[in-house]
Amino acid sequence: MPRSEPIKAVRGVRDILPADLPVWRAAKSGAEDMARKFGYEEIITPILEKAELIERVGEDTDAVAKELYRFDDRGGRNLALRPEATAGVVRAYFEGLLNQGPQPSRLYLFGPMFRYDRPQKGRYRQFFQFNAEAIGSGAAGLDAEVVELAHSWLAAVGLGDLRLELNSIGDAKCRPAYLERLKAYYRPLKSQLHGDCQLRLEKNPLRLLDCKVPQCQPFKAGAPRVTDFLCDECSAHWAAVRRLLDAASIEYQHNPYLVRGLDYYTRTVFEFYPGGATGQQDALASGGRYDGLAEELGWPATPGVGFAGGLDRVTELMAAKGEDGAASPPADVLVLPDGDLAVEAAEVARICRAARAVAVDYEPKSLRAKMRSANKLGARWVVLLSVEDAARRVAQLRDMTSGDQTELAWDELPIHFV
RNA sequence: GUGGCUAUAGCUCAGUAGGCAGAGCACCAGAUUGUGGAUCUGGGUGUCGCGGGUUCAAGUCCCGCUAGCCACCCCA
Repeated sequence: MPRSEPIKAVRGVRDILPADLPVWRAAKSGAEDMARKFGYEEIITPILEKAELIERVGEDTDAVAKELYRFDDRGGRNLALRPEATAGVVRAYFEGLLNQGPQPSRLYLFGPMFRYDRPQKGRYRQFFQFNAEAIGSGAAGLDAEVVELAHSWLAAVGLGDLRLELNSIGDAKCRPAYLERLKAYYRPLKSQLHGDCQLRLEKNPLRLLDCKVPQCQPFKAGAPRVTDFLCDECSAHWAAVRRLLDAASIEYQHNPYLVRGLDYYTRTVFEFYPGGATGQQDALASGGRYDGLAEELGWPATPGVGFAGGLDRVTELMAAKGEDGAASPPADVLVLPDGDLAVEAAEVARICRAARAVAVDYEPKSLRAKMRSANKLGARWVVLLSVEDAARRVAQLRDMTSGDQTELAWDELPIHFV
C-alpha cells in the first residue's frame, strides 16, 4: 500500500471514462451533425485567454467576478481559463479575419470551460460546452436559427421534451431608459430587498428581476417589464423572432424575468430546460444576442448571436433515459501467446491488424486466466499461440461465439475475420 | 461564498453499547496433467480520508482540515 496519500483529481473536475464515452460521442456527434446541417463550421479557440478579455465582458457577473480561474504566467501575463466561449470566438473572428468573408460567420465549437464554483450535481469546475455562434449579422432570422439549432440538437439526442424560455432585454438605445424606470420602481422598496439586491439596484438593476430570494419575490409582479419599453427597432426584432419561432413550431414561454448571467447580451435571450424539471442545476442550453460585445472588446461594432449547451448535463440526462450508445469491445481479436512468445505474438497481431482491431495478452498468467479475460473483454476471436505452433508459423484461431477452433498459418488469419 | 450528509479492502458497503477489522463483488489460483462463459474450493498486511484530542482502550466519542454527494447561490 502507498505510504502517502494517492494523488487524486483536482476538486470539481472529473474523468470521462471509456464506459462513459459512447453517450458523450452520441451527444457530440448529434451536435456536430446538426451544426453542419445549419451551415456552421467548426472552430477551436484557446482555453487560455487574457484575463482582460473575460473581465471586459462580465465584470458584474458571478462567472467572472467570483468564479474566474485567473493567474499570472511566468512572463507576468495576466491570464484566465475561459469560463465561457463566446468572447474568445468573437476575438478569433476578428483575428482570423473571418469578418472579411461573407457574413454572417457561422461557427461551432466544443471544449472545456472553467468556473471556480462549489461542485454539485450537474455542475463542475471543468465542464464541456457545445457552442454555436453567428457573428456579423443582426438579422432576427439568426436569433431564431440558433434557437432552432439548439432545439434540433437536443431533440436529436432524445431530449425533445423541453421548456424554452425567451425574453428580449433591449439594446443600448432603449435599455437605459428602461433601467431608470426599473430603479425608480425599486428605490422605494430598497429596504425590503435582500442584501445583494440592494446593491444590484444601482449597480446592475436588471438582475433584480431574476432574484430568487423569497423576500424579493412580491415586488416583481409590479415591476415594469422590459418588453414593454423596447425601442421601435428592438420591438420589431422581438416580434420577428417570435414570429419565426412560431413558424418553426418551436414552443416557448415568454419569461419577462429572464435576463441572463453575462453582461453583454442585447435583445434576444433564451434558456432551455428539460421538460420535467424539478432541480436547479438543469439549464441544458442557453444564449442570446450580443450586439455590443465586439465593440466592448475593442473591435469594430459587430452584431452576433449564439448559444452554449452543457454537454455534462446533456449526457447525464441521456444516460438517465437509457440513451447510452452501444459499448463495443476494444479489440475484436485477442492474441494469447504461450510463455515467452512476445515477439511472435506481436508479429501475429501485426498481421491480424490488416483486418481487425487486435490486442495481445502479454500477462504471465495461465491460459485459463487469459481465456477468461478474453471472454470478459468481449473479443470475438482468440488467436492461441503455443511454442510448437510458433515454430511452424501457425496458430489456433478460436471463434469465441461458436467455440470452433482451427489451425491456420499466420498469413491466413486476416481473411478469416469476417 | 453558505448549509446538510458522508469518508472502513480495487469497488459497493456492514461494523451493535468504545474492547481481536468483516461481507458481497472484482481479482488470482485450483478442481479441469495450461482452452472462456456454469459450479465448487482456496487466497485479505486495510496507515478504518488526513491531523489533533478524550480514554486503560477509538473505525466507533470530540475538534480542525481535505475530499465526495446534495441543496443554497449562480449558471452549462
